[in-house]
Amino acid sequence: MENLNLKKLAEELNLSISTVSRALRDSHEIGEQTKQRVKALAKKLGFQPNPHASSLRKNKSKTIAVIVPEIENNFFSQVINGVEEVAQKKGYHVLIYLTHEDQGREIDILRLLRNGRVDGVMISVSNTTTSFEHLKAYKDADVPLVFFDRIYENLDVPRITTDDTEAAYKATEHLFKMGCKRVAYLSMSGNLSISSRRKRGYKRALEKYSLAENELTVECNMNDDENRKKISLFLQQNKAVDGIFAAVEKLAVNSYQVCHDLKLNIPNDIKVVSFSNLAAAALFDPPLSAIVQPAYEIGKEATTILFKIIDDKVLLPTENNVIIPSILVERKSTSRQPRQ
Amino acid sequence: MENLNLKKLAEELNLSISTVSRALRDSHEIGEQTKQRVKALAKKLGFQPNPHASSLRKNKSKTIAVIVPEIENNFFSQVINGVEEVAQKKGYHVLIYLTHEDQGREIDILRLLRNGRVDGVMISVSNTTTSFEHLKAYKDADVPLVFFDRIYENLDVPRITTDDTEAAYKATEHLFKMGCKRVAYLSMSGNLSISSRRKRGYKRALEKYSLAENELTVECNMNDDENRKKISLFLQQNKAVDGIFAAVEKLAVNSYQVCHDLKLNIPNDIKVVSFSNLAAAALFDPPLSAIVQPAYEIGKEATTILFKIIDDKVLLPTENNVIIPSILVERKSTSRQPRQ
DNA sequence: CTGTTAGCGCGTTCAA
DNA sequence: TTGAACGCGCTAACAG
Repeated sequence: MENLNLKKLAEELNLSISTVSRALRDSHEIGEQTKQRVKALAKKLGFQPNPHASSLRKNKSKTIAVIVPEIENNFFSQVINGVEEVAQKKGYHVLIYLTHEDQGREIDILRLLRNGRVDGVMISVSNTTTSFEHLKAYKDADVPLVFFDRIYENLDVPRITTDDTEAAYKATEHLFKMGCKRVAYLSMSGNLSISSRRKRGYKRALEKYSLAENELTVECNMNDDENRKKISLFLQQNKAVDGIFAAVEKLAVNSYQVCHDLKLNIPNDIKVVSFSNLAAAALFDPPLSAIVQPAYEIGKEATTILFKIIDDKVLLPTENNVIIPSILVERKSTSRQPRQ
Repeated sequence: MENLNLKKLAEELNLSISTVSRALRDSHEIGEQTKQRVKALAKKLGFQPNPHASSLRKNKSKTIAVIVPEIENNFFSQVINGVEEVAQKKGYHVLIYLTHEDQGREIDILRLLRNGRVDGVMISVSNTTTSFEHLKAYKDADVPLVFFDRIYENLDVPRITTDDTEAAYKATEHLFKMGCKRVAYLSMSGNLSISSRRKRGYKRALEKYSLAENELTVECNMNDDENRKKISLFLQQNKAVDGIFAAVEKLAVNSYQVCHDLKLNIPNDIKVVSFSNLAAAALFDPPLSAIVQPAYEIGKEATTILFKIIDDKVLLPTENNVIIPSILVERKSTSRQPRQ
């Protein structure tokens, strides 16, 4: 049963291969009853055209690739959910690649995708990526490409992001409004577009509230142990700090642990807000105020735009730079009132 | 640059296509210096053989498919992480499909995968799947297949699971040891293999502790609102209940919310334990005791076995039914001591 | 409306 | 050691 193909169907039906092929593809130049006959047999035998033959012939794979740094991160899972939704509707298949924040893997993956395996690629670049030749080369090869969330600015490729700067501004401002004076920014190392955008929002808020001299940044990395040590040391050396704005969820989690160890009460001694797409943030002790990114929408929008490029449609000017706003969800970790 | 192929390389080098092909595949019947020349140019031009032509010719796609019910669930993300790890090492590509717990989608997806698009499939079946003809048909088509976590018992296909029954037993027993007498089991509806296995463990513990008459099961579903109402009603009508064992994380979250609303203190009034792979469970209020499944390992193991089948290796008898144990992590939600 | 023919790009005969 | 030729299964151009 593995070698069911057009030829066999044709023999069975006493028709030519091309007639069968056309009938299955609902060509208008095939008689209605022939069509029925062909389709009936195809269905009965469970025929599926060989995708490789078809892809080779049409130079179309009906497949797109999503490249993300990691998948054990609610944000990226939600993006993939959105991607899959749009792709499945269009009859496309989705290949997943993980870079694990490694530029080397990113380069390897892009190379693999350069000869027709996919019709388009969506990527959120790794935080160790410092050279962008592989992205340029890919774009130069005229393969449809879209950036989402973590973009590379100097390439003319559609980008789908959230309003990081604005959201970071609001988060920082929120801390000020709740009474904080000395807000520290916990950032992830690496030269990420999102890092700089978020930091910009943080700094703008400081300026707006005439607190620029209180700027305090703690550079963290992927290692939880190191981060906790760093944050712990930082808080002990800067006792006046009364607010933390974490650029990523991981750092908020680290901060919670450190505050617990140092017997710092959140939100009374110190308030915490963070980017986070974790639904369970509401169950934290205390519930974590979070900037929730529109991950699912980013995935859907990025895929929709990628398909437009694949289908050679003209992009609206706005579609070259889509920004979907994040939402600040205020919870107890930034509340003004002391805990009951 | 898009149409770089063997032919062009051959012309450039004044060699035949087949020589170039062989040189790139390191055939022993090609002269060392010719090889060098070919490889140098291929590298310089960034040549990648067309995967569809290659797949068509070799009847091998170097691609596997992972079918999961949902991806916004730490368990499945972690599994995919394991899958991708093993696949990437072997030079394989990974297609992702989401069923959203819908049998119809599952059937459609499997049909799409039936003609060589992939060399093998790993699936965790949806909870609405009641007919298994599509799985049987797939297996009958002789495509390598592996079940993980949510398996279909009546098909002779390798299965990679965790020790659900044993883990459920331990979780229930843990509640008893912490002083509970009336433990309710919150289960997900649907005819899932894991549901019945977990319930079995729960019941065994009841019997072992001579509490069989206290069996209480609340059947929940995918809808959070409905679940909360159901659990709330249940707890109000069964005030003696002093322990909850949730079959899935979602239901533990729902329970936390209900307990909060009903002003039931966890763990003093009622203790909660649940299957959950969420790292942040430790930050919950109170920290959630959890049965952590070896998701990453399940993904790796399932992929390793799938590759063995693809490569026509003989499976060890044990590999037809791999069970990797879960771990019970005890936290405050089941602690005996009252909160300070 | 249907059939014949010619590739898509690659790997693998068979021949030199 | 290299080259010429064939066919994987499908689609599309061209006939009739």
